[in-house]
Amino acid sequence: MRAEDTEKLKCLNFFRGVKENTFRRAIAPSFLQSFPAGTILLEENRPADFLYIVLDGLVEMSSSAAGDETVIEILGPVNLFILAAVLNNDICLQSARTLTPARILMIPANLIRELLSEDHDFMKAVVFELASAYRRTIKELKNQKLRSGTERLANWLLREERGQGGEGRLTIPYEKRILAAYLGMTAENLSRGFSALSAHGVQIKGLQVDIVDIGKLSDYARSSPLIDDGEPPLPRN
Amino acid sequence: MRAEDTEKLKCLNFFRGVKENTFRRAIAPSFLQSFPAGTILLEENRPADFLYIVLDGLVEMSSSAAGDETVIEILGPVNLFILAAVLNNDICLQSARTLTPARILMIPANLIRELLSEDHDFMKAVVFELASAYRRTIKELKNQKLRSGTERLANWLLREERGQGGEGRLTIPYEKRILAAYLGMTAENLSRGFSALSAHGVQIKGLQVDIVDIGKLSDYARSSPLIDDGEPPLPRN
DNA sequence: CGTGCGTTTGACTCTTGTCAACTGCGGTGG
DNA sequence: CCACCGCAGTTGACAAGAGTCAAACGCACG
Repeated sequence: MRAEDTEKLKCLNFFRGVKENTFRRAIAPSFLQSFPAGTILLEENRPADFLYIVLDGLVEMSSSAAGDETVIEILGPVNLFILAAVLNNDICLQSARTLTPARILMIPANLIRELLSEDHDFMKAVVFELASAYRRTIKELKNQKLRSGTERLANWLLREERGQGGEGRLTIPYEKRILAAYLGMTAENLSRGFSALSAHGVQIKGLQVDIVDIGKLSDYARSSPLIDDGEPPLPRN
Repeated sequence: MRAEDTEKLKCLNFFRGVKENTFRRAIAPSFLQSFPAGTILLEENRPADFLYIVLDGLVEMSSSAAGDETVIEILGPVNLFILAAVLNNDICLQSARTLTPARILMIPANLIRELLSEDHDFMKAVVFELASAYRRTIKELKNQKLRSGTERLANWLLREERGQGGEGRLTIPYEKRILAAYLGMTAENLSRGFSALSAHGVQIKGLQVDIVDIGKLSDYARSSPLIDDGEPPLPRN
């Protein structure tokens, strides 16, 4: 593991304020692996044997039922996943797949549970990590229940624009079909959504999106701190 | 506070295994209040000054944006709410309103945060409470994104039937308009959903629902442990 | 017995999903 | 070097699901 990686890890809420010893014990027996794009890291309905931390690349969390599939979340560095399943020693509710080449740290689940009991500060960090993950998910639920597909797209664009420097343009960091699944719509509808937003200050060319009139788009999107925002925007890949 | 109430509280995961002293310190300065039906306990976007625990009655957690309103969750005894906002010392993402007369324990938020640092076992209990709340919410998100309104209704009926004794019938514990909002549909569509389910073994008369052919309904509902279930069914009011 | 409100029903509209054909770009191989 | 292929994305026509509006129903309450 590189020094730069340990730096990254210590930026996580998850490791905020934990004892140096706990940190080292967590890292020591863990695997740092590089995966090509498209690798399935884990499948829903399987036991959670590791806690995963994304150091580089993008990971898609998805779920399927009755033939349909949806994307729950897309994680960039530095984020962790299936923490709740690890703590409950339960099965995963989501599948994970790399969207780009990715470097991922895998910490054995039972080690996490051990350290939890031993280091009070670590447990505290876990509490805050879980609490914010919970709030993020509640927001996403509201996003789905209270807005139309095109509205979700508009708000996603605004968030992404901010995360990519706030200069009025952004690059969609993965295939549009995946963005569509994440937003809870079909690829066809996403395409129509972009057409509809051209009347609200959005121009698109391939994966390149220009927000020519951010005020107009904001008016349409009606963002709310009770639904959007809340977490730091996804860093660029 | 009655002895029966302290018994109830100790059944919560939230208080599982905590020191007797912590428990008493949490209860001592807290308010146990009775509210009539329809009382607004808190509104979204307000700071979370108390942790709420439902001892009797039903509480609706809802949220609105741009004139639309949706129901996120409906809680019976013994459940707690806005734990995540209390821990993060942040604003509420949901409003809370009693659906029936209710008895509710209110614990000051700063007291919760204090006890968290002092009692390791209490923190552990909080971790598990948060982890399961998180998983519940992920399941609800999947429920919304992967199923149609009528499918959500079918699965809700199956869960509710189990929670009410598993004898093939159930009583809807609140107004249908509220059930509709919880399921993410309009009251009109809920009504049509019930009509549609009459072809799948469901008969309804007012708030009384008879599941005459549970096999048929299950076939239609296609329940999955990765979406449904997971938590104990809502106790009867 | 009348009133009020939640619910139901019907007709209609709008949104979203589905299916199929077409476009355009990138990569392969002749 | 260029033709061809594959596949993501787009577009159009259609179907299905869900929301809207208005009227009628029915149960509870005064």
